[in-house]
Amino acid sequence: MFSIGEFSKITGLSIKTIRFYHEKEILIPSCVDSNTGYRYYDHSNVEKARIIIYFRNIEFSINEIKEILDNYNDQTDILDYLEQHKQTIEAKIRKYKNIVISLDNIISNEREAIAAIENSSFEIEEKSLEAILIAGVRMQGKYSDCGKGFTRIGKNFGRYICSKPLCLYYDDEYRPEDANFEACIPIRRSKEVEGISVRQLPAGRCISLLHKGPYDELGRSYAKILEYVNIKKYEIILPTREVYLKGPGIIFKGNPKNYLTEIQMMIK
Amino acid sequence: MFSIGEFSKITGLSIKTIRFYHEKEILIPSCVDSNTGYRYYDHSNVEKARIIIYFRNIEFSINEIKEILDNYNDQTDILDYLEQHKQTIEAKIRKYKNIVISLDNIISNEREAIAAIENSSFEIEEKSLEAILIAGVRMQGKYSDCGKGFTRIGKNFGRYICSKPLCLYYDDEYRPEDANFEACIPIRRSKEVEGISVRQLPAGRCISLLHKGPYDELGRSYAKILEYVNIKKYEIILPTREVYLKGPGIIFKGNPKNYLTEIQMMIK
DNA sequence: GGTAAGGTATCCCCTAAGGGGAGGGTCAAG
DNA sequence: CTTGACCCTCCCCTTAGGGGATACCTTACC
Repeated sequence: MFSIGEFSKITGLSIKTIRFYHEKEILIPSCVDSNTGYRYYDHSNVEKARIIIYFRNIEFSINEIKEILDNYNDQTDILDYLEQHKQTIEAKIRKYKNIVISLDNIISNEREAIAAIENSSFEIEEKSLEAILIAGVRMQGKYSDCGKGFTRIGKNFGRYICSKPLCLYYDDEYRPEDANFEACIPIRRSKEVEGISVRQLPAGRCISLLHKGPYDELGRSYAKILEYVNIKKYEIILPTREVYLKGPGIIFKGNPKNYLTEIQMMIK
Repeated sequence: MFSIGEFSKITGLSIKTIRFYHEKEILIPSCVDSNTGYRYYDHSNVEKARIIIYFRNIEFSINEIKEILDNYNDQTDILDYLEQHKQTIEAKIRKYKNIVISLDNIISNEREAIAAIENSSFEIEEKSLEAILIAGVRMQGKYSDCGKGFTRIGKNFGRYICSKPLCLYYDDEYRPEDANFEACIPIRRSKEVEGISVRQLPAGRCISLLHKGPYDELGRSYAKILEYVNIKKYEIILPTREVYLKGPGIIFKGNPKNYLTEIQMMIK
């Protein structure tokens, strides 16, 4: 016979836990002194404690353990119970895996944006772009409506998205209220969806400028890039591309001062 | 301005939850009528609710969300926070995967035992055994001490165990108190451990009998199999093998009436 | 047998994220 | 003015125990 303290050392359960299991009637001391209320435990209690610890370790609740201990005394009988519990655990794993995927997306997006800022001198550069597969929604109207286009593409191509969203501008002048543009997102795999154009965006040379700050200051960066084009006497191929490296985030709107946009003008 | 009921429909949060978030100061109504105590919400509350729901979905606690909302307003700033949270989630995934492995072991063990009972006629059979790799501990003394041997092998080869434990008996007579036997477990991979013999158990023909019931009734099954051997005039090769298909389980001792043991006597 | 240390008992409050319900006040339409 | 729907606060409940207060008990030592 062991006192509760000895029993605690033998089983590794805390005294509080042992008293709690007594209260819940899953681990009843073999003898309780009716005068003092002292609990005394024997070897069969040790065995039962071992079983309870096992079930707790595999995340069975006290109530489930109680039901198992009350109704079964052979492993064969609880097979279905175990099988069902396994399904529950597997569902949790799937849920947590989705969370990790979601976190990974946010983290890698942000890291890329940070890297873009660190690697950029915020000067005009000339560079080569590779061809990319995109899904695009052609729109007519206000620039600021492009969000709707992105949402629509996101709903249809969510899993295939492989890079930052961009807009293609087909006007050669600035017409914010009645623009002719296309909201696009680079994708990994093609799929037919009505109203969404899936195609390759051609490769080529371009002039690129990183714009840091709110969208309504984009004009300044456009002026800078157009001046450069004039000096160099380049011929521009429409549409102009605007890549949203960092904008209002998934979680926070963020500070517009940190928004990051890359303007790309293709040249002949 | 929305009443709490309208706000609940917009956000999908329950009214109780909205009040709770107010109490926790993470979602404070834009206006509270000081006479009636009625809460009224505006669009900025909707946005904040969206953020809170997002964080709750990826299993951030209310306190964590509070800290994030109080201290940050840009995704970039919480990257470390997200990274750390990801580690936590991944730890949970690992834990649950271990539970699933543990459950799988129990479940498949029991299923095999059930299948063995269903497929057996409990008659003597002759069959061929393939060679198996085993880890064994040679012992001298009481049969019932074999458990210690299994424990020892389990501690050293736990991950490599690939089938049911068995005992090899080197005596040709029944000597329960001073037996010469070897506790063995089939393993997947070899490893050097002092005091444990790892080797191939040879293939060959054997006479096999399934014994259902407690171990102290094994004598009857031995009598049956030896009678058969005499009639057929087979010559037996020691050691005799005793395979414990189902004994006292990991969880419950189980009912000895359902214990299942296979006796295998190798013949020339 | 007395004393002191340490073991044990019960009782109450606390956790996280809300849910359920009681009792009572408020709003808007008829 | 009434009625039904809506909203308020307050209290208790959930899991699996942990922390602490206070009182009683056991054991060792003198």
